[in-house]
Amino acid sequence: MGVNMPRYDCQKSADFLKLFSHPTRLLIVSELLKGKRCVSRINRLIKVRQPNISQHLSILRSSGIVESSQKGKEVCYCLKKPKVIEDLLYFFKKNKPE
Amino acid sequence: MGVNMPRYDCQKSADFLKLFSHPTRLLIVSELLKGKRCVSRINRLIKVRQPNISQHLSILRSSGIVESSQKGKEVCYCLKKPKVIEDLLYFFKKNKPE
DNA sequence: TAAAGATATTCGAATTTTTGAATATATGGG
DNA sequence: CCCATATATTCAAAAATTCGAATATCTTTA
Repeated sequence: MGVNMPRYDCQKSADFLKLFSHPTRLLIVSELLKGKRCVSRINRLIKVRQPNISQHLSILRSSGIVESSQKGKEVCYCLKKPKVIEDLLYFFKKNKPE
Repeated sequence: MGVNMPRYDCQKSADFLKLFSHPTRLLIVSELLKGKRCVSRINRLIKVRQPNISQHLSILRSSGIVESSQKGKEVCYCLKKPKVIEDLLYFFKKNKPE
């Protein structure tokens, strides 16, 4: 696996990883892997304040990880590329941080 | 793949990811994937000041990613679990952050 | 259209991360 | 022992991240 990592790619990859380097955002995306979820449902699962959930969702949306759609009063989020998250969680499963 | 991500694991996984969410540290570990390297050689590759390289190496060492050994005047570093880094780089290759 | 429910935004403060500068430590050679 | 080279540490400042509080925006229904 001839892997070379030019400075430029490293910056991008690091920025990309940073998106998932927060427990709340990690919880959000791993929940979304199960399917489309509205904010209140995510919020029921994650015990932080609603605006904070929205803040994290906003970060994930503006960086292209998730997309949203209105459903009546609710806004639902889903992963744009579920495979990415699947691979990430698989990486954790395989390389358990002890 | 029945993936569930309890809060506790999320914290750990996020902390773990954070180790690699910095371009310099990513460069360091992907260079170490090629083999054992001393600080000055790493420093030749990465254009930041030497103390900064040592600071990042110290973070990686204290969290168990790398280990060091003295070789004369030089200190060499290597990955404790190269497979982890290999898998991480493979994750990037597969899921190119555009 | 007013009210209620659901979600988003803004802004500032607290915290964390990152870096530079200065300095310290360690090693081998002369 | 002194010097040069290689690396590490410390500390403070700068930068980035995170979060709470307050408030704004939508949407539906009465």
